[in-house]
Amino acid sequence: MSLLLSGLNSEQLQAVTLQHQSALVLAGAGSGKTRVLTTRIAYLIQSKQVSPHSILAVTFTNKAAKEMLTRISSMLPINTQGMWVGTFHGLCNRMLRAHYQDAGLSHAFQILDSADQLAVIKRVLKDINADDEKYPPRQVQWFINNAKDEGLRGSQVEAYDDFTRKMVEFYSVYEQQCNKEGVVDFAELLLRSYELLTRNEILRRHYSGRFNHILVDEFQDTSQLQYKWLRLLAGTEASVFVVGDDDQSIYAFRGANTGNMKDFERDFHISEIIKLEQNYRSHGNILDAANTLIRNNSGRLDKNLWTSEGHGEPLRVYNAPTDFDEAAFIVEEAKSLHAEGVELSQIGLLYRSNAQSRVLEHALFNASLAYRVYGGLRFFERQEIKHALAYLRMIANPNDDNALLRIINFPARGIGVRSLEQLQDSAKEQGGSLWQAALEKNKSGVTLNRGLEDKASVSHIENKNADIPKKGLNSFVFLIDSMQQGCLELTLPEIVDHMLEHSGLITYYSNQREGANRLENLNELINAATSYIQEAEDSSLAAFLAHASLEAGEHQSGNNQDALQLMTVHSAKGLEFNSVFLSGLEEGLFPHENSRNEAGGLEEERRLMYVALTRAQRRMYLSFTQSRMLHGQTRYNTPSRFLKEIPEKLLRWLNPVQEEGVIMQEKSGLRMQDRTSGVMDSESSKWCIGQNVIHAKFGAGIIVNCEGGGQDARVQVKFSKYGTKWLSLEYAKLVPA
DNA sequence: ACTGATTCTTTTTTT
DNA sequence: AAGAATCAGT
Repeated sequence: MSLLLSGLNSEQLQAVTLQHQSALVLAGAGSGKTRVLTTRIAYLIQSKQVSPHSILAVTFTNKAAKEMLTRISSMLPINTQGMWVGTFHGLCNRMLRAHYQDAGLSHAFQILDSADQLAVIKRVLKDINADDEKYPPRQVQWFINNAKDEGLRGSQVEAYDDFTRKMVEFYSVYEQQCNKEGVVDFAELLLRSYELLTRNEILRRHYSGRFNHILVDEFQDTSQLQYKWLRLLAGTEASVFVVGDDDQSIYAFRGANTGNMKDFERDFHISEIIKLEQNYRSHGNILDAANTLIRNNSGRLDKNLWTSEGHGEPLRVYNAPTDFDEAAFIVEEAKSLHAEGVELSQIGLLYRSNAQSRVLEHALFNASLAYRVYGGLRFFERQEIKHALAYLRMIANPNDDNALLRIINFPARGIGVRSLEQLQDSAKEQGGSLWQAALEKNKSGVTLNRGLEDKASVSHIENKNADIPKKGLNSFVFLIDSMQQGCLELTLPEIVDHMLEHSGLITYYSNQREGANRLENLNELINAATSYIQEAEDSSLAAFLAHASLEAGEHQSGNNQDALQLMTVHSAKGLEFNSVFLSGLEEGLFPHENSRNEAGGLEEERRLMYVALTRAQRRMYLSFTQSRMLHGQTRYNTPSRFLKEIPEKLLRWLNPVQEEGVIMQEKSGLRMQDRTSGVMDSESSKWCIGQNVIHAKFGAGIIVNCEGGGQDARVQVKFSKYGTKWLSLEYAKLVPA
């Protein structure tokens, strides 16, 4: 026990050893929050004789859940199976599978990821002939998810205008369709689970009686519904221990509600907030930069991060002409860091949006530096994997229309739009799923394999080869049916193998020119199934498919190599690196332009910037470009305002020394507003890319390009009202703004 | 019904 | 720029 608690500072110790009561821990970045959570769980079990069975811990990502379990196992020799540790979605899924009947679900209900959900919405809108110009599917999706996040069913949404009424109608139709197909989306997992607990008193008593200790990580990112779910589960007896940092709330776009922290204080009668303010991660300069930046936000809970480490290096700033040059710079610096002995896996390359990874990947590939990209296109989202999963879904739950539509003619078996339309029409008529309609149509056709399982069905299929339809709807019905029969006795990896073989996917991709990689991924899917049944307690096909939807990302092959870590700032939350490169620090990109229209958008972007800065232990690189390719077009950007919010004395500018003037230009171009001293007030310094200017006739604009010098000097200015124009400096009377 | 070509859209972030 | 969706020709 003393071993368990040794090395904790006094606040951490206080938090870990709190007696049975609810608590709010305000934990700054790098303050040892995960350690506090895991140590507390270990402490409860070891010293307080709390059974693992009565502990429920919620994390924000699957990765964090796994990490927590690993850490606890290393502290205590206990079986962690009885503990409920996972994401909100994961836990709700667990609960719904255990009580699928009470929740009104079929036993093999499937989970829709965002793309699946959108597909269903598009289909539903088409079915009822909704104008998808007026009601874009994406917006409908957003509306539905928002309503669900607030705990509302279609009938409960207050609709005062036509548009909302329409949305509500779509919501209801969508809901019916999902029920028909036996599928639930992410938000539905939470809402169903919440409704189940509300409605079913016996179950509620059971669970709230069981979970005496509820621990929540990243509490600032919980949504309204998640908070309500927690309260329900906690009942009156449980100790609820939540850890969060309002400065790292970066998921408001998904319904996260920082207000939950205040509500929690009130609802759970928290008398004293425990603050973890000592940062064990970053050197002083990095921390100062982050602290100064975040002070520009309003309404923060008071907190002051400090470190006992020295100041360390200044943050390095690099101004690149293009995104291409920026990538080249990062590659070179990463190389020399690696040469100095920093492991590649200790170097993080962060960016605001996934699209930015491509340039970096390209440069890294050419430099043959090992790297790993997180997020972006995940394993379970790849086309071939989606196809394979669709077959598996048909085996588990053939009423899944999404799955059926994906593979009914893939690989091609002669079912075209015509037959599909017919199928959809009869499904609509019968009010059932497409599969049910297909069965109906098939009745007159081929006799299925049913009732003949006494002999091994595989050999049965081979023997009766002559009867098997090769093309058309019948062949599909026969295929799925025989797969269902053939998989009855098989283990999960065998099912996957069986499916890959019989679906024709293997053959298809073997014959494809670029199919080798996809083939590899398909085989990797068997491995995924194998490792899944080793870890999971429920090794059914339905559970595996749920796992695939909930944990789309983390399964990747060959991840044990030392490699640079590429990811968005969002997915970097909770991680730390010796050195961090943050690229694309430009207005419109970071802060992202879409954030301008949202209430509190800019502050959320700033918190995101805060998260990025606090990832670095020793060295931080900040880079921006003057032009960047976006949607196939060159965009000219100005440096991010966040760069200006970091004190100059903490920064070191790294630009290559070409000629004195150039550096001066770049520096003054960025910091003109901050400087009053005339040191750099030469003529050339005014006109550089990014400079805001005013023209007598065209008004306000920004310089996006320069060329020539002396009398020939011209600048290209993008005016807010008059478009982009080339102007000669000699004639145009431009004034810096 | 399948193919290749052309047009359209996408991107903020994730369970 | 790249992938998806749609269209035209076979």
